[in-house]
Amino acid sequence: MRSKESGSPSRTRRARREDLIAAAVRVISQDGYPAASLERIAREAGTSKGTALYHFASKEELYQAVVTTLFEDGAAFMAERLRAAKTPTEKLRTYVETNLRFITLNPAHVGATQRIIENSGAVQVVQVEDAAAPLRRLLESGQASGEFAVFDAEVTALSIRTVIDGAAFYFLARPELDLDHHISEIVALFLRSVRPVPTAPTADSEE
Amino acid sequence: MRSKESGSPSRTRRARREDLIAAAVRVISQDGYPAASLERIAREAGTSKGTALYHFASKEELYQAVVTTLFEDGAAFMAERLRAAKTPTEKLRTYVETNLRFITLNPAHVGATQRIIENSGAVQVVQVEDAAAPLRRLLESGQASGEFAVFDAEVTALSIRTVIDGAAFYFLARPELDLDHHISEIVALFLRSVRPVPTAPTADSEE
DNA sequence: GGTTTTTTCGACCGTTCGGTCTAACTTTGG
DNA sequence: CCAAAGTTAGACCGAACGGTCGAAAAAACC
Repeated sequence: MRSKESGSPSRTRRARREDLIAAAVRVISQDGYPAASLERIAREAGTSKGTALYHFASKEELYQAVVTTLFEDGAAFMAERLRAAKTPTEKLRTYVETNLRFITLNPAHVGATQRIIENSGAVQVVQVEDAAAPLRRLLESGQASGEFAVFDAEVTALSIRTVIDGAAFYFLARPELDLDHHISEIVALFLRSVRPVPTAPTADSEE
Repeated sequence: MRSKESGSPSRTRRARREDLIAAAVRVISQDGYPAASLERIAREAGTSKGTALYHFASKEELYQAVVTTLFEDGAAFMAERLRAAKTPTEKLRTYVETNLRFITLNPAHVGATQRIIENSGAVQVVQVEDAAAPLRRLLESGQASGEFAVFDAEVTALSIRTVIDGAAFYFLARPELDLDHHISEIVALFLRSVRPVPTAPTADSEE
């Protein structure tokens, strides 16, 4: 066997870790966060608590791995699809669409991650702020080019992100939902809301 | 003292119960849901765990009281302000505005209630569905009168409610926020998004 | 095949939890 | 002023938790 350093973490080790991460997601999603004990998670993964703590130094580290893998998966999924869009409008459409699409593909993982972050020390705010920042800049660039209406880009960015993050809840809880339809409707909603106001193009400009 | 039945639950009892509810809200909001043990909550209320369990049959019943009092307060706050609005547009404005206003007044209580519901048995979905139903009907009535654009009222209602419910998070986490501004911007966002599309009133109707 | 390393499991430990119970203290009412 | 009801606090209980440890099995290496 290799020393504790070097690259290869042994195939079995990788597989067990993935099993445990998936099991944690499953237990949190199905039985709720409070029911997610190490013993329960390990059992779900087909192993024992001792083994789980052999592959992860602590429960917190296992949860950290759940969060990290989701963020990595998400970043990869997003990156390759976000390049095509050119105009702010297309960028916004792609941003919302791609985010929601990713959530439909990993609703349980997203939901479990939200619960983990929520129930771990109070330092959650920064996460969302950072997540909303690129979106805010996107909106501001659209306003600068006159493609978007004038509104508070910060509040709007936070609202859009809130809807995106909240979507995991519905996608998980209501499997009968038409996901494609749901996504396109949310996209349409926000595209309507950022469109410039017709500043008096129609008939009556009085009153 | 009165018998266990009849009306008056004794002044002390009322006061203690209110203290404990307020303490539960404070602990959950400040130290997080997992840290909210009965001992910790009772201490925060200036009493002991034994006393807490004398006034509430169980921890679950205390949490139930936290949720119930918020819903009652919210319903009362909402009811008296919702009557004035006549048109769908005004109703929507009032609905969003009043909901957000209430949250700014009780952010910790709202946040604590969300955590409690989230971490208590999986039956959370129904709550939100019911909460979104009146809003959906409001939107549909606006569409019927031609005052609103054509869109999926269900998805839109869920999105609006998601933003409203998510607001407690920001109001709690970022005290520096300009709440009035925040509210009016969210109202404006959704009013823009439901407004009928200018189906070609301006100059160029081509392309 | 034997040795070394990795991996597994279950027994065990200390802590904390929600909840019970009892004995004491306070309030109330006649 | 005394008895009854209401209220309090803390000791206590069983269960569950995260985490440690050692002995045994599995895998890898020569």
